[in-house]
Amino acid sequence: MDETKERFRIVFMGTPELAATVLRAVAGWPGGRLAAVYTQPDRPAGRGHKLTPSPVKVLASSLGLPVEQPLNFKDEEECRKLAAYKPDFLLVAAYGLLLPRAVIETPRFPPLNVHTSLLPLYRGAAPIQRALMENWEEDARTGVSIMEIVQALDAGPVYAQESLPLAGHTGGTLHDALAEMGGRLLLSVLDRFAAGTARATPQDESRATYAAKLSKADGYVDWNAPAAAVDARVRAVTPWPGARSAFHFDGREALILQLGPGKILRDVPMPRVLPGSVFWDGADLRVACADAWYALGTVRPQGKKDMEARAFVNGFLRLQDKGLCGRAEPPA
RNA sequence: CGCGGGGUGGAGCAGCUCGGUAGCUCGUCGGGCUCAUAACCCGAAGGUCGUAGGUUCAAAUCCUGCCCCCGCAA
Repeated sequence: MDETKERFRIVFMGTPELAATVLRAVAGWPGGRLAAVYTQPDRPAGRGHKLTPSPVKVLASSLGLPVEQPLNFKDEEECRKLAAYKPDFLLVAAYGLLLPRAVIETPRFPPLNVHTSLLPLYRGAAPIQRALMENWEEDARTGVSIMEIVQALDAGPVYAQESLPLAGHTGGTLHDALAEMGGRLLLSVLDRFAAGTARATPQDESRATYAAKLSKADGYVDWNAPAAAVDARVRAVTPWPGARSAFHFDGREALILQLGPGKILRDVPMPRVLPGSVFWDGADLRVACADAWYALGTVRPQGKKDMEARAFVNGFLRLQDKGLCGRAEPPA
């Protein structure tokens, strides 16, 4: 590409890992070049509360791109600075700020956002995990949308959408898959803009749903639900915020365990036991759900690392006998 | 210096308060039993107890420094 001056000027805004993946894709788009990258200011994070740069900042810096980290755009000065980059495109992925009108109107083309759901479903903060935990039918799908940014949250017309099956995914793996998909899809939309063929479809407001931010309580497992729902929930909140359940093993203090994805035991008969009953059969540590057993995969006691359920039984629990050995319930 | 837990054969743990033989369950290997096994029986291998120093006749254990891992919180 020699025609550097004809390439579109792009300003990118994003913050977490998802945005970094999209940024990596955008950086590789031959049709444009990045004029600046906006991301949230460094925040204290991790052990010791060290000031930590966002994944987007780390990537942008390594690419040698100018990085801007304003607190917000309430200050006109910030808006002028943005305008000074003369962006043709404003591309946003999980930036962490609602953008005011002045910002939305800055670029030459409509500002675009990568949203990890099949809009108008799951607008908002946690579309990936909500889609996963609420759709446990075998053929359920979710996806990613490229839409125009308007002032209402995630409500703009959609330029492109692509879907994938959610079977077997955890929140973590689905996040990564959608990030890659989002990057690719965004480039295809940019190509269409470049070719003058980009078209958007308005969202059907009547079908809109919202994906509330996850809290720790979203990881609490309800054993009264069907096993497929339990499994979907556990996968959805893995690795964050993590699935939790309180376990009352016979003759022991209550123990809260973080659970990794397990296995639904469709073939193992379930006699009359209450949901939440815990059974050790010598191979699996399994919990009764409404309709089937759920074999625990990995388990993590407070302050420990993930361990196989079997190792937990052997070393931590020192369980000798097979049979019903306790019950599980949501943490208080 | 935000709060806290931890580093002991391959895995998970006990032992540390009150120094004195390296323990338990599992796994691995060999053998036996069985129509069969994630079953059972017999036997074996495998550990600088994170690291450096200190105290002591003697340190996994007590003291100090350092390294590493993790949970909470953001």
